[in-house]
Amino acid sequence: MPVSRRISDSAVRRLSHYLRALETIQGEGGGTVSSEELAGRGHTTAAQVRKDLSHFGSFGKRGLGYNVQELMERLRGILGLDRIWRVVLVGAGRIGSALFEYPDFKARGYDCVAIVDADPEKIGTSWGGTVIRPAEDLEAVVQEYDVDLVILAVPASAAQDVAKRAVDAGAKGLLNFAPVQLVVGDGIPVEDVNLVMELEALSFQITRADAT
Amino acid sequence: MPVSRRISDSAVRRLSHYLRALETIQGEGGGTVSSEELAGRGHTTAAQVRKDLSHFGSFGKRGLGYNVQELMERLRGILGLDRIWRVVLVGAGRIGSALFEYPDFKARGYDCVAIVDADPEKIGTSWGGTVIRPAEDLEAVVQEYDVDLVILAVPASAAQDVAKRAVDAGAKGLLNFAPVQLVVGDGIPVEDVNLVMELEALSFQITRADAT
DNA sequence: TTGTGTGAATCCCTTCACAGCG
DNA sequence: CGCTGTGAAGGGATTCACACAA
Repeated sequence: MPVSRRISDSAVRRLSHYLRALETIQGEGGGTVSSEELAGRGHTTAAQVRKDLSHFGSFGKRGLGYNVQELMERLRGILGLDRIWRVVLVGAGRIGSALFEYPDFKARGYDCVAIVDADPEKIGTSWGGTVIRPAEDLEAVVQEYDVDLVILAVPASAAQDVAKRAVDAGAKGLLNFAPVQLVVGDGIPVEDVNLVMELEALSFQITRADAT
Repeated sequence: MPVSRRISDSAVRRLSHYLRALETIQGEGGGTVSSEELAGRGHTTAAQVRKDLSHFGSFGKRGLGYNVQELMERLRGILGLDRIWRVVLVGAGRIGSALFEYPDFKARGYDCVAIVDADPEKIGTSWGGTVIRPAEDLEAVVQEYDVDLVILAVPASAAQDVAKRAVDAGAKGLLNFAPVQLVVGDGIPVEDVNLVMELEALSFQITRADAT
């Protein structure tokens, strides 16, 4: 019984982890897993695995465990990976290029249909067949390709403006690499990736541990 | 009274946010902030700001608010940013180069003292004066420079091995870009950055919203 | 017997509300 | 009076423990 409850952000990350773990297990030839084994692959517990899955239905067999193949398909469906997501990359800098070449990127169904940048020297060149278009084409590109997700790999000063334009043009979600809090409409999910903040979390923990 | 409580991961991220907001406020010439204004800059509440700060002491003045300059210094101290952190980058690929060139990186006190890579063509070349050294030099580099943090920008297949070697050589924390769950000693903090997982969180939320 | 699915208990984080200080 | 600092209340998420199905 797939209940319509609010799912926490960390729970969603765990679902991603489970999927990745299942892929590994399948590669090792496993046809079945227990919640305990699945928990061992991530940093979580068997009870947590069962509870997470129970929010979406009952996929396992008592006394046996979960069918790897079936659970993978279920998780893909839950995470929305059973379709192609059209993505535009805004900002053809280093972060953008790193993302663009990320191996899992395409394998997971994320199709980068276009790249947009403000640098006149980059406009017109192409990455692996995808041409870099001028910044002002953003709205046109979003509508032309019926884009779902927009990746913001632009300087902090430009991020808010790009975000607003992207959402107004029809983007359904944003992945933001700029160190600013974006203000967008309520229904539009935004995921922030802030590399310096990750380092700060590390130095905090190390500092804290030393003090104890 | 700085209590020795366990601080949640999300609380630490909020502290980073506060620091960034304070920098902006200072740039705008503000000498004082209330918890309410600080809350408005991030996506949080005034009560949350006060509670977060209260874990480390009482930095504000009742009826007045917080002194921007002073609170910034306190936060820097709490996050461990009042010192230089020596960092080694493992993996001179695209993600590595993006990180290496990240502007805030050095400004926050993270000094990338060395780069290590396995590719013979890259070894010996240099990025902005920092020479790329062979993979087997990792331990030597960590000890030579008394390195604190190691950034893993390597393929998933290599990550666990590099992590173990780094920790054994004396690294105190890891920033991991490979999509694997690293197993390291208990006292070693690991922060994971998984770009595909961020996209999955987006597609989950969009899929969920559509279904409702 | 094994291992899931799930209410109950527990823990932790956020929010509330207000005493108290400037 | 204004706004912080903080105990208390509230809510969510994790953990426990066990009935039940294979």
